[in-house]
Amino acid sequence: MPRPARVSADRILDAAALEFSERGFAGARVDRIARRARVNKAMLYYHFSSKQGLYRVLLRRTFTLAAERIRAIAASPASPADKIDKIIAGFAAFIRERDFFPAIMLREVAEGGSRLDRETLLTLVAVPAAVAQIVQEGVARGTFRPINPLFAHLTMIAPIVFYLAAGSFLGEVGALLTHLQPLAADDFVHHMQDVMRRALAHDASPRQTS
Amino acid sequence: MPRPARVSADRILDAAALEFSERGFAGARVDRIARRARVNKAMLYYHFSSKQGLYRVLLRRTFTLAAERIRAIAASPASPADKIDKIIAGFAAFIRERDFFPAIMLREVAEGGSRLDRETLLTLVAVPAAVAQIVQEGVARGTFRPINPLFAHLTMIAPIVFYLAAGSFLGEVGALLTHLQPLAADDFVHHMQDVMRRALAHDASPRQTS
DNA sequence: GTCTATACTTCGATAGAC
DNA sequence: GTCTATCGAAGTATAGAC
Repeated sequence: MPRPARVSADRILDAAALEFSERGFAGARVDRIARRARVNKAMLYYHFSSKQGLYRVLLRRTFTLAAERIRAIAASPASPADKIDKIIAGFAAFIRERDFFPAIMLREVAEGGSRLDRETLLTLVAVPAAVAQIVQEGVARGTFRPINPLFAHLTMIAPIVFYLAAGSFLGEVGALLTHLQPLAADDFVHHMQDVMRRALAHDASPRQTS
Repeated sequence: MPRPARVSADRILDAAALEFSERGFAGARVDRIARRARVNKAMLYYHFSSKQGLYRVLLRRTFTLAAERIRAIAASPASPADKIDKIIAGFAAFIRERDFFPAIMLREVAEGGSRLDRETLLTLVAVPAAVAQIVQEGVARGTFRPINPLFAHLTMIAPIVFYLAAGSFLGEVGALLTHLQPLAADDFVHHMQDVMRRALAHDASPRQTS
């Protein structure tokens, strides 16, 4: 029984994810991707139109999966507060299943998304849209204070991406700074859930003056 | 009176900041940097040892200035809460004086700081160290709740970098999502100050159960 | 300090056999 | 579907005159 036909294409995508996340699009080398996938360059070009094309397929696939997962949470029957909790945990979990994701996302943000085609871009916008909808629902119900939904989205997503992108590097920094045990990712997720609960709660923190 | 000698070197650094922020180290082109600085390539190599060398000088200069500004705030006589406020505002102001900064920082994080030399890395670590010290002081005084200082640092810095890196791109996303007026950077700074005040405040947000 | 011309290398992509 | 060999463009860096 022969191996399934798409095996090598999948291996190429996996290798590309690694290479692009480590070096960025411009720094990635097609030769290295091929070698890592244990195919030769011609094979790569047989499956994918170009370096750009390979990159686009990878991003589209990944961002679509991420958006789906977030949308599923947003569509579930739960309180806005619970949904925010779950989105934070779900997003972190999604990343930890694919550690190539945060570095690529960071670089895309750095580039203003200029390398994303329109379709992928629209898919990706579904994530902040879902978060915004939840926030607005919470505000409408009176369980959240009034807050700019896009601000809320950035506040919860950015630290997670940073934290998980930094990975071992952050561990070194942390070792220089704290005497705490190695920073566990789960702890950070809980921290961010806590932060967002407080950020969205109807006023509880006392103002000093007036 | 002849022009000062370092004029062209400074122009090269300015051009390099732009080019590196738009394209990353690997995507940056020495020819383009030279053209943007209105010098020729040979001139660039007369002032700087290599593309790498130019990049390092740029980063060292920028990160040193950033660390100095944060340290000055940390050393000032103010309450921990005020210092956090000022660091958020000061960091955002620093970035807005150099819009090349966030994209470069994002890419460095994506790469795990592998392109920074040891000296620059140590300089940069001074920033989270300063924040951590303030947080710990607040915790010791009992004005902040116990919190991992490195978590606190990430929570406040990452969204600012994201927000200011995304710039116009975020504007488009925002236009698709909200009917609010264009997101002003000042509003976002206030938002993050608010978030951190709440995140650090001694418990005010009510827990649902138990 | 400044410029032109060019050496040398790397890299994306393809041709063409099997 | 898979491989070897190679082309041609682009890119970093330098030589050497002024």
